[in-house]
Amino acid sequence: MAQKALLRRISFYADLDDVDQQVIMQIDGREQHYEKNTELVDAGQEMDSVLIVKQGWAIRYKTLEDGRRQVLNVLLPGDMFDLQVLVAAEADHSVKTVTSLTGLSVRPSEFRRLLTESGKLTLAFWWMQVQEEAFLREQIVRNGTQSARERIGHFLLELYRRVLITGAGTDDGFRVPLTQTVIADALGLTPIHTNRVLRQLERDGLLERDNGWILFKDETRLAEMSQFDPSYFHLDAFRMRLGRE
Amino acid sequence: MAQKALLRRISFYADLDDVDQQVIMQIDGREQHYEKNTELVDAGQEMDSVLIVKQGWAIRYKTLEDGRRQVLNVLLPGDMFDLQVLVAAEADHSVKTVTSLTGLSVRPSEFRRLLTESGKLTLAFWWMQVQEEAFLREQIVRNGTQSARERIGHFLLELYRRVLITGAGTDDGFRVPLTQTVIADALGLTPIHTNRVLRQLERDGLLERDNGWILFKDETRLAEMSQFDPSYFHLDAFRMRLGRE
DNA sequence: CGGCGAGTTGAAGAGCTTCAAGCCTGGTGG
DNA sequence: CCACCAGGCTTGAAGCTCTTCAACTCGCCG
Repeated sequence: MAQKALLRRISFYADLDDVDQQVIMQIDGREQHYEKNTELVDAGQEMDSVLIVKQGWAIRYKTLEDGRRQVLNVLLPGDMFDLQVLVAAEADHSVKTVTSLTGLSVRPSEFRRLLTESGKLTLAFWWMQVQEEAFLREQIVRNGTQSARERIGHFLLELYRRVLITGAGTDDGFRVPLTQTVIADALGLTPIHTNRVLRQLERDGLLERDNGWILFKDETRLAEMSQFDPSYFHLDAFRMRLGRE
Repeated sequence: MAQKALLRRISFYADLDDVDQQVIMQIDGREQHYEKNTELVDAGQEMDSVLIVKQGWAIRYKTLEDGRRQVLNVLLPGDMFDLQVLVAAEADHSVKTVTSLTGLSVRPSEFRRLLTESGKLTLAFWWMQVQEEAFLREQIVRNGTQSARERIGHFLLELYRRVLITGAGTDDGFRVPLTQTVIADALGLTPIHTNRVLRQLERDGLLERDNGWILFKDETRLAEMSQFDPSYFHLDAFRMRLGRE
């Protein structure tokens, strides 16, 4: 049930009562399955539905004519895209899976019905949008002001928090199904330099990598080094259900 | 009337009938005037109203503890901030005027009334949000993949288009009341390098600067050089009222 | 077994920063 | 009315971060 992933996610943004939860669990849509590295949305394309991610990771990205690629954001279980469809805009960027992915495809009419059904839900979706925009802003700050070392630390910590919210990850680390090339494209670096910095972070005892997992050996020091301040998550407004800080 | 600037802006997003226009012109709020370089919103602050810019420029930005600053976006006449207030989030970034500025301060309750008054208006505001997010994404792409030369060209062309929409600017240029330091902070560069590149663009016959104005001497070549593709403005959806392309 | 994608490492070089200093303009006070 | 100051702009020189080019390894799948 993709609805469950969405419910879990939304519960961070609003105190839903039984009725609201019912509404979400009964969202009408088509369950879809995609292979690893499947193009879900291509820039310039007209979109015809909203997709709610149930399981798996995807990336939003944009490519320039000469092939340079910028990863804008990572989509995790519980994330939705693209609400733009509600105003019938065409995609100005692409979306592609990085793992196999299952999701729920919801038609705009159904989605609009949802929004009118419950004021609380409308608010909750607003919150998700506000947070999504905050992630974009943070991405700008990170890539614009920070060194490669800081960017990588900051990026991993942000992802880690987000993964914890989805219910995955452990006390001291999480599985990162991103290649170093994807990380590099997210941070505006070359894969080569990304690799060097990652290895350096290991040598400095800040983290360990093991078979696709990132394990933080000293999260505090990493957060300080990269000036990671998660207030842009806006979780404080919800009494920090994450149980951190 | 700040309402007029807003009306002009919104008219790019929706075909408003007389009634809709009435609704906008009668928005209830306090007209405010601010001096150059006035802090309007401070990161971490609770916001209590939406501000519609009537006249003047402002910047959204974020500063790190060590003083590094990243400019996220430029606010022009007709722009609004911060709709976040509708869900009572606290500011995760700051806003500050770069010229003297007049605006209309609207209380959230009044704004919500607006949204319920007309479905067309609701859609129009959604469009503004969609576009705003597209600007953020483009900022990420620009700063993440492009060279200083490309970034500066791209940034100026984007601003130029936006200024044209507000009704200012001429055939071949516009007034840019931003210091080179602000431009540098927007593009993740040092003011020194920004200056060198601007001069180089002049020497290459791509633009001229004159007393705060930017004049494009060869807009086509500049757009090619910086791979400027304005489809992210989503203006095509409105039959390109801008009259370009 | 062969090939491909991902990761790793070295060496050379480019782009941008840092430090330093000088200029120009507009505003302020003696 | 002129002297002075501050903020913004400009230029040079040295140096560092990150890129580019190149080559090699490892694990996985056909």
